[in-house]
Amino acid sequence: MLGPVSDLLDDERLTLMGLFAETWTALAARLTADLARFDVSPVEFEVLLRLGRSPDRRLRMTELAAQTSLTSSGVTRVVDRLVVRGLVDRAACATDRRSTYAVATDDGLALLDAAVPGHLAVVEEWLVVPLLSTAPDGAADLASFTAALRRLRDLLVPCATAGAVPAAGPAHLPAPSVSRR
Amino acid sequence: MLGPVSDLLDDERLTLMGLFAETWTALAARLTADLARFDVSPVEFEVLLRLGRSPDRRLRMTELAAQTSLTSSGVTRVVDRLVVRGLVDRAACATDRRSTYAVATDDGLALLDAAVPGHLAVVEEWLVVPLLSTAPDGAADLASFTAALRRLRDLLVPCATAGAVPAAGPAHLPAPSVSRR
DNA sequence: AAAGATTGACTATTCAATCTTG
DNA sequence: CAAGATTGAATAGTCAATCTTT
Repeated sequence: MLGPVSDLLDDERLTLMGLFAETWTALAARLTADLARFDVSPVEFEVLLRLGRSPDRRLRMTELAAQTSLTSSGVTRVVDRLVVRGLVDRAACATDRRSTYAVATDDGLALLDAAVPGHLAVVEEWLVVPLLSTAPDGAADLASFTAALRRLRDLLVPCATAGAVPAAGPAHLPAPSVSRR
Repeated sequence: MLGPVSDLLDDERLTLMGLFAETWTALAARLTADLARFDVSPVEFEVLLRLGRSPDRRLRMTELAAQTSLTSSGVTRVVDRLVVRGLVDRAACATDRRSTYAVATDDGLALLDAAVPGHLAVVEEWLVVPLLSTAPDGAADLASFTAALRRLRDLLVPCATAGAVPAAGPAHLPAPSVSRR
């Protein structure tokens, strides 16, 4: 008979997480490789993207930190790099002089313009098409997959449902930071 | 009318990828926080896990690199850390003296034994249960989500279907590395 | 010469501390 | 003093070069 560890090591939940992880990692790798054509990392691209679709092409550093998976200092560093490359500018906030805006430059938008189509094509090829092309009803498959993701996301990232009632409960997760040794 | 960028920035494919990314990131954060109780990072845990379920608790460094998302030197570093903590040993390979085995120690297995249940509980709570608890047929939802992931994975990571015919086509992806400046 | 593993140099990110403004 | 942003020190990973064995 097998030991206690061996039993758990074949658990179907572990398999499910493994599939999730492998899929995500591989997909991210394709996207990363594609973005490399423009010499931008996924984080840099995401920052640019979020700025690009925000009013006035701008967002406060703190807002960027909340929307990306970066810490506040992480955002400072990414924006530093983007500023050096002329893709982003820093701008002071008139109403609160503690805040700083990151603003996408024309070059920044141009880069988005150039990079987004290829990015979408990768998503199309490796995510949308594979999900659509299944036996009985492909469209339903894509829809249910998307719905499942959305449900999980809403549960895992309650803040993501912004615009909704900011009523009860803590606005932020208790910071799942790893304890350092 | 809107500019060319603005149009693409709302593309549904971008939304789908965003959902995927957010979900994965949040889920990974929960798992990371849980593993932190044992002072192991996700990569360290994965290495330990793979060793734990391999014959003789061991794997060559190269095999580990192929199975984890790490490079060869990345594996060297992770194993270094695990060796320092007494969770893994290095062992020479008798038949090929170029190779080195990483072997899980008793302490390494004990850590797995202690950490896996909590890990599974997190997956259960944030992935399995949410997928099961939907209106018409929860079990079908979980099954179809898993099936979709498996299909995507098989497409994205052809090598993962190991044991299958190693017949035609390149065995490995063309290394989606980011070009450094 | 190619494969396996490691090392050195470098990059990206984090945490903790700091500085400024509210 | 809390909030926003930045900086310094430290960590984990990559790539390119190296060493040993095949």
